[in-house]
Amino acid sequence: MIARSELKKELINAGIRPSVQRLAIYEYVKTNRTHPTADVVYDALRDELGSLSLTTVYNTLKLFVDAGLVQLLSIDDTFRCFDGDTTSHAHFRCDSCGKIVDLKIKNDFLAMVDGLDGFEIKEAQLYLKGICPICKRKN
Amino acid sequence: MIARSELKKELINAGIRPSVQRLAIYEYVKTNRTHPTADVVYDALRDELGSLSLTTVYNTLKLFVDAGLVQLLSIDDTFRCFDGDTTSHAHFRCDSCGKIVDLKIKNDFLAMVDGLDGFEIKEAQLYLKGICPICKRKN
DNA sequence: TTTTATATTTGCAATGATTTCAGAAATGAA
DNA sequence: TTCATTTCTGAAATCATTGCAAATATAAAA
Repeated sequence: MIARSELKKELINAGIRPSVQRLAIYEYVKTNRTHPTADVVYDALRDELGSLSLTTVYNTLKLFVDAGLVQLLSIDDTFRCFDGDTTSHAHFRCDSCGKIVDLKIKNDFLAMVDGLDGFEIKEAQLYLKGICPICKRKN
Repeated sequence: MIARSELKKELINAGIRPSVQRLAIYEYVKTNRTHPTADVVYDALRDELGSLSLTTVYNTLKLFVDAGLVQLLSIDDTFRCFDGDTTSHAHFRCDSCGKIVDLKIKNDFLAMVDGLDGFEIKEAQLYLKGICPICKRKN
């Protein structure tokens, strides 16, 4: 759990004015490490905030991603997820329950790849898919 | 370049009846390693085949992916690409020109990740994004 | 405090890739 | 050929995301 005042500072340092909506969305993404979609964030916050627009959630999350405060995950074809943890790690998505799990990696992503001379790499994502331990036990 | 008769056999072995449309789509994806979208395949083949439906291209590519003959790439948020090469390799997508490039990997993907006990992994994708050497030179 | 300018939010409409669906065409078996 | 099954077609539907213009909130200036 991170203090609101700390989160506020992070936004300001990134050049983002901490409006009520932005701070609430930022707090949600940094506190809940469940890799939520914009829609999930919207549903979770519309009560807390008097009014909230889904458009605002989309715009704000995009703002955070562009500022490097939040990671965008495209592990699912049909919708985008967001990850408040911007450190380098892999993701697993369970085909059965849909849950997304963080995984530690042994080396930097780029150390795994050959032939990168001349490329400027800005982003790297390792996505694994299959069946998670919990779903596997159920079968 | 692979012979049509060979491609036909591959489809039959996978339990897929090699209709005119399916064979043409399969040949396109196995010959052109440009990671095309369904729409690109459709545009490329609609002349060759007298008539072709975009729906057929979507359905057929999905059929190939489910049969393990073709890889589905979700490296771009807004559309899906297909890769006739099903061997394990990474992909780079240039933010400037949009081109997708194949990259060799040093180890198996799973050797890079910790804490996979109990997980059943069916698929692994490493996506890199940034600026490709050609676009870098242009700037 | 009031005025003014600017930044942010809102909600609805539009977009566009993908899927659904029902009928038409092709194929294989009898 | 006839019948049954599979495949293809094209138009309509879906749904996550974005565009846009009006409404609201915030900060600066007076």
